[in-house]
Amino acid sequence: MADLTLGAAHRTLRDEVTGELRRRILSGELAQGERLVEDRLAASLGVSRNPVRESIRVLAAEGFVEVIPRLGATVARLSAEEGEELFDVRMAIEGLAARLAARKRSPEAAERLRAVLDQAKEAVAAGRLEAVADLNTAFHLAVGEAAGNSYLSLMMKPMLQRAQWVFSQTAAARGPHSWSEHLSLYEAIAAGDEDEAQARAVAHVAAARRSFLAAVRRTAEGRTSEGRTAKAPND
Amino acid sequence: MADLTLGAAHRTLRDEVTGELRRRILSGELAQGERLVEDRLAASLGVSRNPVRESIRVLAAEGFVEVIPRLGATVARLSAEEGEELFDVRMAIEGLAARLAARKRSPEAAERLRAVLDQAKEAVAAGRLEAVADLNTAFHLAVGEAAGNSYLSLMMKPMLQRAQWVFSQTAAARGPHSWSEHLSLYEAIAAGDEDEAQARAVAHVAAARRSFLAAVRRTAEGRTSEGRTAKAPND
DNA sequence: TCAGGGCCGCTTGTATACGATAAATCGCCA
DNA sequence: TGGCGATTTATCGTATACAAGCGGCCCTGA
Repeated sequence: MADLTLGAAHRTLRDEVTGELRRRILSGELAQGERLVEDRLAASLGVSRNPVRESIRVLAAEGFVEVIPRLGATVARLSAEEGEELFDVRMAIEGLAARLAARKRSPEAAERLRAVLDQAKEAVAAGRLEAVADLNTAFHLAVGEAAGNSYLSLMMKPMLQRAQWVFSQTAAARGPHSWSEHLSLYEAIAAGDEDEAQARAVAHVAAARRSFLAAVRRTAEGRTSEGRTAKAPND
Repeated sequence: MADLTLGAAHRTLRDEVTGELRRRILSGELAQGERLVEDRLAASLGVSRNPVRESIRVLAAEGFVEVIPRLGATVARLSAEEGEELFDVRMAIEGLAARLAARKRSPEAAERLRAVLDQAKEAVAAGRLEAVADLNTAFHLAVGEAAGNSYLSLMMKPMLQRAQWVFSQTAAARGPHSWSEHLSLYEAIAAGDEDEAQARAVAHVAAARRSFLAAVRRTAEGRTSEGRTAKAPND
Protein backbone atom coordinates (compact mmCIF):
# COMPACT_ATOMS: atom_id res chain seq x y z
CA MET A 1 0.00 0.00 0.00
CA ALA A 2 2.26 2.74 -1.20
CA ASP A 3 -0.36 5.33 -2.12
CA LEU A 4 -2.26 6.55 0.89
CA THR A 5 -5.66 7.97 1.40
CA LEU A 6 -4.07 10.75 3.36
CA GLY A 7 -1.82 12.05 0.63
CA ALA A 8 1.84 11.40 0.12
CA ALA A 9 3.35 14.36 1.94
CA HIS A 10 6.76 14.34 3.62
CA ARG A 11 5.27 13.88 7.04
CA THR A 12 5.46 10.36 8.35
CA LEU A 13 2.42 8.17 8.18
CA ARG A 14 2.39 8.15 11.93
CA ASP A 15 1.93 11.92 12.00
CA GLU A 16 -0.77 11.80 9.39
CA VAL A 17 -2.61 9.08 11.21
CA THR A 18 -2.32 10.82 14.56
CA GLY A 19 -3.72 14.00 13.08
CA GLU A 20 -6.50 12.21 11.29
CA LEU A 21 -7.56 10.20 14.33
CA ARG A 22 -7.48 13.26 16.50
CA ARG A 23 -9.57 15.09 13.96
CA ARG A 24 -12.09 12.26 13.87
CA ILE A 25 -12.31 12.26 17.64
CA LEU A 26 -12.66 16.03 17.93
CA SER A 27 -15.30 16.09 15.23
CA GLY A 28 -17.27 13.34 16.87
CA GLU A 29 -16.83 11.10 13.86
CA LEU A 30 -15.35 8.69 16.36
CA ALA A 31 -17.75 8.67 19.27
CA GLN A 32 -16.89 8.44 22.93
CA GLY A 33 -16.27 4.92 24.06
CA GLU A 34 -15.98 3.66 20.50
CA ARG A 35 -13.51 0.88 20.03
CA LEU A 36 -10.40 1.60 18.05
CA VAL A 37 -9.60 -1.66 16.35
CA GLU A 38 -6.13 -1.43 14.88
CA ASP A 39 -6.90 -3.55 11.85
CA ARG A 40 -9.96 -1.60 10.83
CA LEU A 41 -8.34 1.78 11.35
CA ALA A 42 -5.30 0.69 9.40
CA ALA A 43 -7.47 -0.51 6.56
CA SER A 44 -9.66 2.58 6.59
CA LEU A 45 -6.57 4.78 6.42
CA GLY A 46 -4.79 2.62 3.91
CA VAL A 47 -1.78 1.93 6.11
CA SER A 48 -0.46 -0.94 8.16
CA ARG A 49 -1.05 -1.43 11.85
CA ASN A 50 2.24 0.00 13.03
CA PRO A 51 1.61 3.70 12.42
CA VAL A 52 -1.84 3.24 13.90
CA ARG A 53 -0.47 1.66 17.04
CA GLU A 54 2.05 4.44 17.55
CA SER A 55 -0.67 7.02 17.04
CA ILE A 56 -2.84 5.37 19.63
CA ARG A 57 -0.07 5.60 22.22
CA VAL A 58 0.32 9.29 21.55
CA LEU A 59 -3.40 9.95 21.74
CA ALA A 60 -3.53 7.99 24.96
CA ALA A 61 -0.81 10.16 26.44
CA GLU A 62 -2.86 13.19 25.44
CA GLY A 63 -5.94 11.77 27.09
CA PHE A 64 -8.10 11.23 24.01
CA VAL A 65 -7.86 7.49 24.05
CA GLU A 66 -7.94 4.88 26.76
CA VAL A 67 -5.91 1.74 26.37
CA ILE A 68 -6.44 -1.48 28.27
CA PRO A 69 -3.68 -4.00 27.68
CA ARG A 70 -4.77 -7.02 25.65
CA LEU A 71 -8.23 -5.57 25.29
CA GLY A 72 -7.65 -2.67 23.03
CA ALA A 73 -8.15 1.05 22.80
CA THR A 74 -11.33 3.08 22.97
CA VAL A 75 -12.08 6.74 22.53
CA ALA A 76 -12.04 8.20 26.03
CA ARG A 77 -15.32 8.95 27.69
CA LEU A 78 -15.88 12.48 28.85
CA SER A 79 -18.39 12.98 31.59
CA ALA A 80 -19.95 16.38 32.16
CA GLU A 81 -17.97 16.60 35.38
CA GLU A 82 -14.72 15.94 33.60
CA GLY A 83 -15.63 18.53 31.04
CA GLU A 84 -16.21 21.08 33.75
CA GLU A 85 -13.03 20.13 35.58
CA LEU A 86 -11.03 21.08 32.55
CA PHE A 87 -11.99 24.71 32.97
CA ASP A 88 -10.28 24.89 36.34
CA VAL A 89 -7.05 23.78 34.76
CA ARG A 90 -7.51 26.14 31.86
CA MET A 91 -8.02 29.15 34.09
CA ALA A 92 -4.80 28.44 35.92
CA ILE A 93 -2.76 27.71 32.80
CA GLU A 94 -4.19 30.27 30.45
CA GLY A 95 -4.06 32.95 33.13
CA LEU A 96 -0.37 32.23 33.50
CA ALA A 97 0.14 32.17 29.75
CA ALA A 98 -1.53 35.54 29.29
CA ARG A 99 0.52 37.07 32.10
CA LEU A 100 3.79 35.79 30.70
CA ALA A 101 2.85 36.84 27.19
CA ALA A 102 2.14 40.37 28.43
CA ARG A 103 5.42 40.38 30.30
CA LYS A 104 7.31 39.31 27.23
CA ARG A 105 5.46 41.52 24.81
CA SER A 106 7.09 40.11 21.71
CA PRO A 107 6.15 41.98 18.53
CA GLU A 108 6.29 38.81 16.44
CA ALA A 109 3.94 37.02 18.80
CA ALA A 110 1.58 39.97 18.76
CA GLU A 111 1.63 39.84 15.00
CA ARG A 112 0.70 36.18 15.02
CA LEU A 113 -2.16 36.79 17.42
CA ARG A 114 -3.43 39.56 15.22
CA ALA A 115 -3.23 37.29 12.18
CA VAL A 116 -5.35 34.64 13.88
CA LEU A 117 -7.88 37.27 14.89
CA ASP A 118 -8.12 38.44 11.30
CA GLN A 119 -8.57 34.95 9.94
CA ALA A 120 -11.22 34.32 12.54
CA LYS A 121 -13.11 37.44 11.60
CA GLU A 122 -13.32 36.13 8.06
CA ALA A 123 -14.29 32.64 9.09
CA VAL A 124 -17.00 33.94 11.42
CA ALA A 125 -18.40 36.14 8.67
CA ALA A 126 -18.38 33.24 6.24
CA GLY A 127 -20.02 31.00 8.80
CA ARG A 128 -17.36 28.33 8.53
CA LEU A 129 -17.93 26.84 11.95
CA GLU A 130 -15.32 24.14 11.98
CA ALA A 131 -12.67 26.64 10.94
CA VAL A 132 -13.82 28.98 13.69
CA ALA A 133 -13.37 26.26 16.27
CA ASP A 134 -9.89 25.50 14.97
CA LEU A 135 -8.98 29.18 14.98
CA ASN A 136 -10.24 29.52 18.51
CA THR A 137 -7.83 26.81 19.58
CA ALA A 138 -5.13 28.42 17.47
CA PHE A 139 -5.60 31.75 19.21
CA HIS A 140 -5.32 30.29 22.66
CA LEU A 141 -2.31 28.31 21.61
CA ALA A 142 -0.71 31.41 20.15
CA VAL A 143 -1.12 33.12 23.50
CA GLY A 144 0.64 30.17 25.05
CA GLU A 145 3.47 30.45 22.61
CA ALA A 146 3.69 34.16 23.14
CA ALA A 147 4.55 33.36 26.73
CA GLY A 148 7.87 31.99 25.55
CA ASN A 149 7.77 29.01 27.88
CA SER A 150 8.47 25.80 26.04
CA TYR A 151 6.89 23.43 28.52
CA LEU A 152 3.83 25.63 28.77
CA SER A 153 3.39 25.36 25.02
CA LEU A 154 3.90 21.64 25.11
CA MET A 155 1.23 21.06 27.72
CA MET A 156 -1.23 23.61 26.37
CA LYS A 157 -1.58 22.00 22.99
CA PRO A 158 -3.37 18.84 24.11
CA MET A 159 -5.21 20.79 26.77
CA LEU A 160 -6.71 23.16 24.23
CA GLN A 161 -7.56 20.36 21.86
CA ARG A 162 -9.35 18.70 24.70
CA ALA A 163 -11.22 21.91 25.34
CA GLN A 164 -12.26 21.99 21.71
CA TRP A 165 -13.43 18.42 22.09
CA VAL A 166 -15.49 19.29 25.13
CA PHE A 167 -17.27 22.01 23.24
CA SER A 168 -17.83 19.98 20.11
CA GLN A 169 -19.39 17.23 22.21
CA THR A 170 -21.87 19.50 23.91
CA ALA A 171 -22.75 21.57 20.87
CA ALA A 172 -22.14 24.62 23.00
CA ALA A 173 -21.39 27.44 20.61
CA ARG A 174 -20.04 30.59 22.14
CA GLY A 175 -20.78 32.97 19.37
CA PRO A 176 -19.14 36.22 18.37
CA HIS A 177 -18.67 37.77 21.82
CA SER A 178 -16.00 35.16 22.41
CA TRP A 179 -13.94 36.88 19.75
CA SER A 180 -14.40 40.31 21.25
CA GLU A 181 -13.01 38.83 24.43
CA HIS A 182 -10.09 37.52 22.44
CA LEU A 183 -9.50 40.95 21.02
CA SER A 184 -9.57 42.49 24.45
CA LEU A 185 -7.10 39.88 25.70
CA TYR A 186 -4.86 40.57 22.75
CA GLU A 187 -4.87 44.27 23.55
CA ALA A 188 -3.89 43.71 27.16
CA ILE A 189 -1.03 41.47 26.05
CA ALA A 190 0.14 43.91 23.41
CA ALA A 191 0.01 46.70 25.98
CA GLY A 192 2.14 44.63 28.33
CA ASP A 193 -0.36 44.84 31.16
CA GLU A 194 0.26 41.59 33.03
CA ASP A 195 -2.49 41.84 35.59
CA GLU A 196 -5.08 42.84 33.05
CA ALA A 197 -4.02 40.14 30.61
CA GLN A 198 -4.28 37.45 33.23
CA ALA A 199 -7.62 38.76 34.46
CA ARG A 200 -9.06 38.85 30.98
CA ALA A 201 -7.83 35.39 30.14
CA VAL A 202 -9.34 33.98 33.32
CA ALA A 203 -12.59 35.83 32.75
CA HIS A 204 -12.72 34.53 29.21
CA VAL A 205 -12.34 30.93 30.31
CA ALA A 206 -14.88 31.50 33.06
CA ALA A 207 -17.33 32.77 30.45
CA ALA A 208 -16.65 29.69 28.36
CA ARG A 209 -17.40 27.54 31.36
CA ARG A 210 -20.76 29.25 31.82
CA SER A 211 -21.59 28.59 28.18
CA PHE A 212 -20.62 24.99 28.66
CA LEU A 213 -22.70 24.56 31.78
CA ALA A 214 -25.69 26.18 30.13
CA ALA A 215 -25.37 23.81 27.20
CA VAL A 216 -25.12 20.83 29.51
CA ARG A 217 -28.20 22.00 31.36
CA ARG A 218 -30.10 22.42 28.13
CA THR A 219 -29.12 18.94 27.06
CA ALA A 220 -30.14 17.49 30.38
CA GLU A 221 -33.53 19.17 30.23
CA GLY A 222 -34.07 18.06 26.67
CA ARG A 223 -33.19 14.59 27.73
CA THR A 224 -35.70 14.37 30.55
CA SER A 225 -38.57 16.12 28.80
CA GLU A 226 -38.17 15.06 25.18
CA GLY A 227 -36.40 11.84 25.79
CA ARG A 228 -32.86 12.11 24.46
CA THR A 229 -33.46 14.07 21.32
CA ALA A 230 -30.12 15.79 21.57
CA LYS A 231 -26.92 13.88 21.14
CA ALA A 232 -25.91 12.93 24.65
CA PRO A 233 -22.60 14.60 25.48
CA ASN A 234 -21.72 12.06 28.10
CA ASP A 235 -22.97 9.11 30.05
CA MET B 1 13.40 -13.55 22.59
CA ALA B 2 10.78 -14.72 24.99
CA ASP B 3 12.65 -14.17 28.24
CA LEU B 4 13.27 -10.51 28.85
CA THR B 5 15.82 -8.58 30.77
CA LEU B 6 13.01 -6.61 32.32
CA GLY B 7 11.31 -9.51 33.99
CA ALA B 8 8.35 -11.48 32.79
CA ALA B 9 5.57 -9.54 34.50
CA HIS B 10 2.04 -9.21 33.15
CA ARG B 11 2.61 -5.67 31.97
CA THR B 12 3.22 -5.30 28.29
CA LEU B 13 6.74 -4.94 27.03
CA ARG B 14 5.86 -1.48 25.86
CA ASP B 15 5.02 -0.43 29.41
CA GLU B 16 8.17 -1.98 30.76
CA VAL B 17 10.29 -0.31 28.15
CA THR B 18 8.65 3.07 28.65
CA GLY B 19 9.23 2.87 32.37
CA GLU B 20 12.80 1.74 31.95
CA LEU B 21 13.68 4.41 29.43
CA ARG B 22 12.07 7.08 31.55
CA ARG B 23 14.02 5.84 34.54
CA ARG B 24 17.27 5.94 32.61
CA ILE B 25 16.56 9.46 31.47
CA LEU B 26 15.58 10.71 34.91
CA SER B 27 18.60 9.09 36.47
CA GLY B 28 20.93 10.61 33.92
CA GLU B 29 21.97 7.18 32.71
CA LEU B 30 20.82 8.44 29.34
CA ALA B 31 22.33 11.88 28.99
CA GLN B 32 20.75 14.91 27.42
CA GLY B 33 21.07 14.93 23.68
CA GLU B 34 22.07 11.30 23.57
CA ARG B 35 20.82 9.46 20.56
CA LEU B 36 18.20 6.81 21.07
CA VAL B 37 18.90 4.27 18.38
CA GLU B 38 16.01 1.86 18.16
CA ASP B 39 18.14 -1.14 17.30
CA ARG B 40 20.55 -0.67 20.16
CA LEU B 41 17.84 0.02 22.72
CA ALA B 42 15.88 -2.99 21.57
CA ALA B 43 18.94 -5.19 21.84
CA SER B 44 19.97 -3.79 25.20
CA LEU B 45 16.49 -4.42 26.57
CA GLY B 46 16.13 -7.79 24.90
CA VAL B 47 13.03 -6.87 22.92
CA SER B 48 12.20 -6.05 19.34
CA ARG B 49 12.04 -2.58 17.91
CA ASN B 50 8.28 -2.22 18.07
CA PRO B 51 7.84 -1.76 21.80
CA VAL B 52 10.81 0.60 21.76
CA ARG B 53 9.29 2.71 19.03
CA GLU B 54 5.97 3.00 20.81
CA SER B 55 7.75 3.98 24.00
CA ILE B 56 9.67 6.67 22.21
CA ARG B 57 6.44 8.23 20.94
CA VAL B 58 5.04 8.33 24.45
CA LEU B 59 8.19 9.85 25.91
CA ALA B 60 8.18 12.38 23.10
CA ALA B 61 4.62 13.38 23.97
CA GLU B 62 5.76 13.81 27.56
CA GLY B 63 8.66 15.98 26.48
CA PHE B 64 11.52 13.73 27.49
CA VAL B 65 12.52 12.82 23.99
CA GLU B 66 12.80 14.73 20.77
CA VAL B 67 12.06 12.99 17.52
CA ILE B 68 13.14 14.19 14.13
CA PRO B 69 11.54 12.20 11.32
CA ARG B 70 13.97 10.05 9.40
CA LEU B 71 16.77 11.12 11.70
CA GLY B 72 15.88 9.49 14.94
CA ALA B 73 15.19 10.30 18.54
CA THR B 74 17.40 11.93 21.14
CA VAL B 75 17.00 12.61 24.81
CA ALA B 76 15.65 16.14 25.03
CA ARG B 77 18.02 18.90 25.97
CA LEU B 78 17.10 20.96 28.95
CA SER B 79 18.60 24.41 29.12
CA ALA B 80 18.79 26.23 32.43
CA GLU B 81 16.13 28.61 31.12
CA GLU B 82 13.79 25.76 30.31
CA GLY B 83 14.42 24.32 33.73
CA GLU B 84 13.49 27.60 35.33
CA GLU B 85 10.43 28.03 33.12
CA LEU B 86 9.01 24.83 34.47
CA PHE B 87 8.64 26.39 37.89
CA ASP B 88 6.21 28.97 36.57
CA VAL B 89 3.98 26.23 35.30
CA ARG B 90 4.33 24.27 38.50
CA MET B 91 3.32 27.21 40.66
CA ALA B 92 0.15 27.68 38.65
CA ILE B 93 -0.75 24.01 38.50
CA GLU B 94 0.30 22.91 41.94
CA GLY B 95 -1.29 25.96 43.51
CA LEU B 96 -4.54 24.95 41.87
CA ALA B 97 -4.11 21.34 42.89
CA ALA B 98 -3.55 22.26 46.52
CA ARG B 99 -6.58 24.53 46.54
CA LEU B 100 -8.85 21.91 45.04
CA ALA B 101 -7.48 19.26 47.35
CA ALA B 102 -8.26 21.44 50.35
CA ARG B 103 -11.71 22.11 48.99
CA LYS B 104 -12.37 18.44 48.53
CA ARG B 105 -10.81 17.33 51.77
CA SER B 106 -11.13 13.65 51.11
CA PRO B 107 -10.10 11.46 54.06
CA GLU B 108 -8.72 8.75 51.79
CA ALA B 109 -6.55 11.24 49.95
CA ALA B 110 -5.31 12.68 53.24
CA GLU B 111 -4.44 9.17 54.30
CA ARG B 112 -2.41 8.61 51.17
CA LEU B 113 -0.55 11.88 51.63
CA ARG B 114 0.23 10.92 55.17
CA ALA B 115 1.49 7.54 54.01
CA VAL B 116 3.89 9.14 51.55
CA LEU B 117 5.13 11.50 54.24
CA ASP B 118 5.82 8.55 56.51
CA GLN B 119 7.67 6.62 53.85
CA ALA B 120 9.69 9.70 53.07
CA LYS B 121 10.66 10.17 56.69
CA GLU B 122 12.11 6.69 56.66
CA ALA B 123 13.88 7.12 53.36
CA VAL B 124 15.38 10.42 54.44
CA ALA B 125 16.60 8.87 57.69
CA ALA B 126 18.09 5.94 55.79
CA GLY B 127 19.69 8.27 53.29
CA ARG B 128 18.17 6.54 50.30
CA LEU B 129 18.37 9.52 47.99
CA GLU B 130 16.85 8.07 44.88
CA ALA B 131 13.87 6.85 46.87
CA VAL B 132 13.52 10.30 48.41
CA ALA B 133 13.36 11.88 44.96
CA ASP B 134 10.71 9.40 43.88
CA LEU B 135 8.71 10.00 47.03
CA ASN B 136 8.91 13.71 46.51
CA THR B 137 7.33 13.27 43.11
CA ALA B 138 4.83 10.86 44.61
CA PHE B 139 3.79 13.39 47.24
CA HIS B 140 3.18 16.13 44.73
CA LEU B 141 1.30 13.73 42.52
CA ALA B 142 -0.82 12.62 45.46
CA VAL B 143 -1.78 16.24 46.06
CA GLY B 144 -2.81 16.39 42.43
CA GLU B 145 -4.92 13.32 42.81
CA ALA B 146 -6.44 14.61 45.99
CA ALA B 147 -7.82 17.44 43.89
CA GLY B 148 -10.15 14.98 42.24
CA ASN B 149 -9.65 16.42 38.77
CA SER B 150 -8.82 13.75 36.25
CA TYR B 151 -7.22 15.97 33.66
CA LEU B 152 -5.17 17.71 36.31
CA SER B 153 -3.78 14.34 37.38
CA LEU B 154 -3.08 13.38 33.81
CA MET B 155 -1.06 16.49 33.07
CA MET B 156 0.69 16.64 36.43
CA LYS B 157 2.32 13.26 36.10
CA PRO B 158 4.72 14.10 33.29
CA MET B 159 5.15 17.60 34.66
CA LEU B 160 6.36 16.31 38.01
CA GLN B 161 8.58 13.74 36.39
CA ARG B 162 10.10 16.52 34.39
CA ALA B 163 10.64 18.47 37.59
CA GLN B 164 12.41 15.49 39.07
CA TRP B 165 14.55 15.36 35.96
CA VAL B 166 15.42 19.03 36.27
CA PHE B 167 16.65 18.50 39.80
CA SER B 168 18.54 15.33 39.08
CA GLN B 169 20.38 17.09 36.27
CA THR B 170 21.52 19.98 38.40
CA ALA B 171 22.37 17.96 41.47
CA ALA B 172 20.35 20.46 43.44
CA ALA B 173 19.32 18.71 46.62
CA ARG B 174 16.70 20.44 48.69
CA GLY B 175 17.26 18.67 51.94
CA PRO B 176 14.97 18.03 54.87
CA HIS B 177 13.23 21.41 55.05
CA SER B 178 11.48 20.49 51.84
CA TRP B 179 9.67 17.78 53.76
CA SER B 180 8.64 20.12 56.53
CA GLU B 181 7.08 22.25 53.83
CA HIS B 182 5.29 19.17 52.56
CA LEU B 183 3.99 18.50 56.02
CA SER B 184 2.73 22.04 56.35
CA LEU B 185 1.02 21.78 52.99
CA TYR B 186 -0.56 18.52 54.02
CA GLU B 187 -1.92 20.14 57.17
CA ALA B 188 -3.49 22.99 55.25
CA ILE B 189 -5.13 20.54 52.88
CA ALA B 190 -6.37 18.32 55.68
CA ALA B 191 -7.75 21.39 57.45
CA GLY B 192 -9.59 22.38 54.29
CA ASP B 193 -8.04 25.82 54.18
CA GLU B 194 -8.02 26.55 50.45
CA ASP B 195 -6.17 29.84 50.53
CA GLU B 196 -3.51 28.57 52.87
CA ALA B 197 -3.05 25.36 50.91
CA GLN B 198 -2.56 27.21 47.67
CA ALA B 199 -0.21 29.72 49.27
CA ARG B 200 1.90 26.99 50.81
CA ALA B 201 2.08 25.02 47.60
CA VAL B 202 3.16 28.08 45.65
CA ALA B 203 5.68 29.03 48.30
CA HIS B 204 7.05 25.51 48.28
CA VAL B 205 7.60 25.54 44.54
CA ALA B 206 9.10 29.02 44.78
CA ALA B 207 11.55 27.70 47.36
CA ALA B 208 12.41 24.84 45.05
CA ARG B 209 13.08 27.33 42.30
CA ARG B 210 15.49 29.23 44.53
CA SER B 211 17.34 25.99 45.28
CA PHE B 212 17.49 25.26 41.59
CA LEU B 213 18.80 28.69 40.69
CA ALA B 214 21.40 28.52 43.43
CA ALA B 215 22.58 25.17 42.11
CA VAL B 216 22.75 26.50 38.58
CA ARG B 217 24.75 29.47 39.80
CA ARG B 218 27.15 27.20 41.66
CA THR B 219 27.60 25.08 38.58
CA ALA B 220 28.21 28.12 36.41
CA GLU B 221 30.81 29.45 38.84
CA GLY B 222 32.48 26.10 39.10
CA ARG B 223 32.57 25.96 35.36
CA THR B 224 34.29 29.30 34.89
CA SER B 225 36.73 29.00 37.78
CA GLU B 226 37.55 25.31 37.85
CA GLY B 227 36.84 24.56 34.26
CA ARG B 228 33.86 22.21 34.07
CA THR B 229 34.50 20.02 37.05
CA ALA B 230 30.80 19.60 37.70
CA LYS B 231 28.59 17.76 35.28
CA ALA B 232 27.17 20.43 33.06
CA PRO B 233 23.40 20.57 33.49
CA ASN B 234 22.84 22.10 30.13
CA ASP B 235 24.49 23.58 27.10
C1' DT C 1 -34.90 -24.08 30.66
C1' DC C 2 -30.67 -22.98 32.58
C1' DA C 3 -25.95 -23.71 34.17
C1' DG C 4 -21.36 -25.17 33.03
C1' DG C 5 -17.52 -26.09 30.10
C1' DG C 6 -14.91 -26.30 26.03
C1' DC C 7 -14.00 -24.65 21.36
C1' DC C 8 -13.45 -20.95 17.90
C1' DG C 9 -12.63 -16.44 16.17
C1' DC C 10 -11.29 -11.79 16.77
C1' DT C 11 -7.88 -8.78 18.31
C1' DT C 12 -3.78 -7.46 20.37
C1' DG C 13 1.37 -8.18 21.39
C1' DT C 14 5.68 -9.06 19.53
C1' DA C 15 9.05 -10.23 16.15
C1' DT C 16 11.07 -10.11 11.68
C1' DA C 17 11.78 -8.55 6.88
C1' DC C 18 12.23 -5.25 3.37
C1' DG C 19 12.51 -0.69 1.24
C1' DA C 20 13.91 4.18 1.50
C1' DT C 21 16.59 8.04 3.01
C1' DA C 22 20.07 10.79 4.98
C1' DA C 23 24.73 10.94 6.66
C1' DA C 24 29.45 9.54 6.28
C1' DT C 25 33.31 7.93 3.97
C1' DC C 26 36.30 7.18 0.36
C1' DG C 27 38.31 8.10 -3.97
C1' DC C 28 38.95 10.90 -7.87
C1' DC C 29 40.08 14.98 -10.18
C1' DA C 30 41.46 19.70 -10.54
C1' DT D 1 46.12 19.49 -1.29
C1' DG D 2 41.42 20.56 -1.18
C1' DG D 3 36.88 20.13 -2.79
C1' DC D 4 33.31 17.57 -4.97
C1' DG D 5 30.75 13.54 -6.15
C1' DA D 6 29.55 8.55 -5.94
C1' DT D 7 29.16 4.69 -3.06
C1' DT D 8 28.46 2.65 1.21
C1' DT D 9 26.54 2.25 5.61
C1' DA D 10 23.63 3.13 9.36
C1' DT D 11 19.07 3.90 10.70
C1' DC D 12 14.43 4.81 10.28
C1' DG D 13 9.62 3.89 8.15
C1' DT D 14 6.44 0.55 6.89
C1' DA D 15 4.59 -3.87 6.02
C1' DT D 16 3.94 -8.60 7.01
C1' DA D 17 3.99 -12.83 9.85
C1' DC D 18 3.35 -15.42 13.87
C1' DA D 19 2.01 -16.22 18.73
C1' DA D 20 -1.03 -15.56 22.59
C1' DG D 21 -5.05 -14.03 25.17
C1' DC D 22 -9.84 -12.82 25.90
C1' DG D 23 -14.65 -13.13 24.93
C1' DG D 24 -18.50 -15.09 22.82
C1' DC D 25 -20.92 -19.00 21.20
C1' DC D 26 -22.54 -23.46 21.04
C1' DC D 27 -23.13 -27.75 22.87
C1' DT D 28 -24.09 -30.82 26.52
C1' DG D 29 -26.23 -32.39 30.65
C1' DA D 30 -29.35 -32.16 34.35
